[in-house]
Amino acid sequence: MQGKDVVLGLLNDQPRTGYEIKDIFETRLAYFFDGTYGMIYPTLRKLEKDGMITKEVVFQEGKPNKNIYSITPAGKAEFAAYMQTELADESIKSDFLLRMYFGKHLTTDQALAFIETQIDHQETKLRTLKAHYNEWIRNGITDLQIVTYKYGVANYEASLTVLKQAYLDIADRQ
Amino acid sequence: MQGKDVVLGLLNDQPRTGYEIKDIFETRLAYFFDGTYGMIYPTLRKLEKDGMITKEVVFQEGKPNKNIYSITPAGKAEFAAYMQTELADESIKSDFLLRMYFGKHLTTDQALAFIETQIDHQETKLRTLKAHYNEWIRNGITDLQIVTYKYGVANYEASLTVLKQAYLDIADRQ
DNA sequence: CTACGCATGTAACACGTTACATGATTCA
DNA sequence: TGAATCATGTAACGTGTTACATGCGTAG
Repeated sequence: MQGKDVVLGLLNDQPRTGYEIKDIFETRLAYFFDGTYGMIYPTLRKLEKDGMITKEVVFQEGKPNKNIYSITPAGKAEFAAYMQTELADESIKSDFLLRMYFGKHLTTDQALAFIETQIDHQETKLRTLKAHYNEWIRNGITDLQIVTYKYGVANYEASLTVLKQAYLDIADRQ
Repeated sequence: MQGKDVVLGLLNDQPRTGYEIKDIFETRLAYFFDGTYGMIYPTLRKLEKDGMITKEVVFQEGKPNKNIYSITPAGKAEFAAYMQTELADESIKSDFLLRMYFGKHLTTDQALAFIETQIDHQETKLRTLKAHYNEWIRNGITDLQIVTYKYGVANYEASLTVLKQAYLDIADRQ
């Protein structure tokens, strides 16, 4: 699972600009993927060079020009091949949990502050995911995409439950 | 949060070999971090070169020699500085969820197979985490380390609930 | 007058991954 | 006889991150 697989997959559904791809990353894939412009544009460039996608430049008034990318038959084949590969393991990097792991080098206040920050982060992400769900439905969501949504929501909620309980436990013991 | 922060943190608690560090990655940090030997040994080397840790070679009979690394005052300062930095966002990469997102290019059987594989993966990881918990307690676990354990368990369980329900839903609808 | 939305890009860098390489001992 | 445990490493490679750079229109 690399950046190009995600980009290609999104273009496999419909032609899009790099900007639109970034938007989807943030609203729909946010729970399980992140990619910056610094990855998107170079990837688009390489994919075009390799004949996987084609670029159409659209001139706009009052707005910057757009590069709309469309997938080619070669790109479709490449994407289909990716879809047949073996599942790679899920991987999580949590700076927060690392701080907790090394928590004995923290004061109680510092630990509490980290927990609060993490609660904020998770609540914000959960809100973002939920906020875009209705629009997602309106624009057409598949059954399996609903699974990705539920998976994200369930995990955010599970994390928040543990975080809030931990906050109370630590604060009490002070 | 980089590899060197994790390595330094583990050496901050006690002297260890690269092999032992890898073992901790797999048994205790597995939910939220992963690092291979290809990262560990070069990191250890660089940390030593930078004066953050020192190496002691221990000759063993019937087993390969060990390099036991200990943290220096400079290393302790470096680690303490890391612990004061701002929390970085949690990041998840899930190949499984990407397949679900692009699930309309899959047959029902393929989708089901991916869900089964993911259930296996998550169950294995959950079992590993739980299996090492008792030993962790015996060797001394902190309150905040218990939070990392609970966080991992809660998330694995939340994922599994969604996965199993999804499996039934999809299988039914066939 | 500031911030946000729209829109694209590059260059340098660092980090980690992958594959390869070795080898004795012990347990099943 | 094969697999697992103990134990360490390198070299090449690729991917993605970070910081920088630009610029108009609109809404508050």
